[in-house]
Amino acid sequence: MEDLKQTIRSYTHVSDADMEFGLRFYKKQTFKKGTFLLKPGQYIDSFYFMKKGCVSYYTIEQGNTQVMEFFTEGYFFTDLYAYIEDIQSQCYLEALEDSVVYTISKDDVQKVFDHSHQLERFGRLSMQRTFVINFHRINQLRNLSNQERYLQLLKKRPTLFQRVPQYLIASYLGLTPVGLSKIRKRLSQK
Amino acid sequence: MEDLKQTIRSYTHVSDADMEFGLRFYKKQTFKKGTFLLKPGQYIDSFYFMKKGCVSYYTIEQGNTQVMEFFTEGYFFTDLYAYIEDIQSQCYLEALEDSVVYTISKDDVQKVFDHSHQLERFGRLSMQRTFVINFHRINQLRNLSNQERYLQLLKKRPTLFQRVPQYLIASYLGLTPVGLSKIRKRLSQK
DNA sequence: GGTATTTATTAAACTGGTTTAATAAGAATT
DNA sequence: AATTCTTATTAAACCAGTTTAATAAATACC
Repeated sequence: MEDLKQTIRSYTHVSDADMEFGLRFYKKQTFKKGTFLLKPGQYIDSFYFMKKGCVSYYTIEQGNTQVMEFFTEGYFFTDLYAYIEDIQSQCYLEALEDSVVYTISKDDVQKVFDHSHQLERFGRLSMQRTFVINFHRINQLRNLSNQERYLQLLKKRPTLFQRVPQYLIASYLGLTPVGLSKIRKRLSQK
Repeated sequence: MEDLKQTIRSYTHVSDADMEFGLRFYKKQTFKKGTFLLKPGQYIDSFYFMKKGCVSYYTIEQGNTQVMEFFTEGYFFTDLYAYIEDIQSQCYLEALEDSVVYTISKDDVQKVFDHSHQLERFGRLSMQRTFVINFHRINQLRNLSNQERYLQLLKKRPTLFQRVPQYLIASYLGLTPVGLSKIRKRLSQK
């Protein structure tokens, strides 16, 4: 769990004692490609850390798959909305590859935060990090064209295009497979 | 500061002692209509609580005003991105009406969090609340048409339309004044 | 290795927005 | 009350996406 430890310490100082206390609650878990960590209607009571693999986070709205995120190595993830609000999820978490995660239950997260001010701070700061990511996401959605968002994704997460089918990436970018194909054609003609 | 106190306690239990400790740092401040709490290039070192009034949060990108939010009574606000990342702001915070706010400096927020685990928890939970708001915002931007977003805003914050000029609301919705006008016409014809 | 299935591209018709510019309506100022 | 300035609507031409459907390419499977 060295990578998990390092990721936590990249947010804030955590003493060895507190770290050890926290990490004891994490368990290793594996998911085969095509299996689900979560389906609509279920409650999510785990937080995950992606060790190796790829999980997509999506809803199906009026028959259309709407990909919200691809979680790859080093991501903390869950259906954070359902997790926070303690409601039935409306989303899928599906392994797009064989995946290895560390998982901690919601109750245990609470125990960890109650026990350690430092780790509660880590919790606050990781929420802040999530805020920053969503802030950029919103600004991208508002201010960039689809073409610009495609190019930006290509630049920021180039390996995604080798791992994930294009129609899912189209969905992630908020357009249809046809639309993305047109954009790619337009770009290749320059 | 009764409203501020109540808002904090709506997140989590805070003892009288901790609450008193925290509230001591807040100062009342007023801004005349048309004045700025923040301009691009400045560092923001305050968090605000809106007591009475309305402040718009916007950037100007290639000459276009891009309204990201209208802060009205009961909102905690700041340029959260610049605040968290400790960078020069790229945004404006402008009073659209004469406004009264309570303000606390970043250093004092840190003091409060260091002193009180309960208030640090409030900090984490209010970050979570912000997450939930942004989560909805992203889903709205991705899944709803402009017309649907207009109707939703009309339903959720009807008074905004009496307080704020329509071209700013258009910007908030991510379209041009012409575009919003067309949508309104289309709706009125039904 | 051939067949079936999934994924990606292309074309054509359509749509909801854009830009630009003119006009109308409303608010503020003198 | 008249003038000026700001805000909202309308029209026309345009454009980047959509939908639907057909085709092509790639992948999986028996």
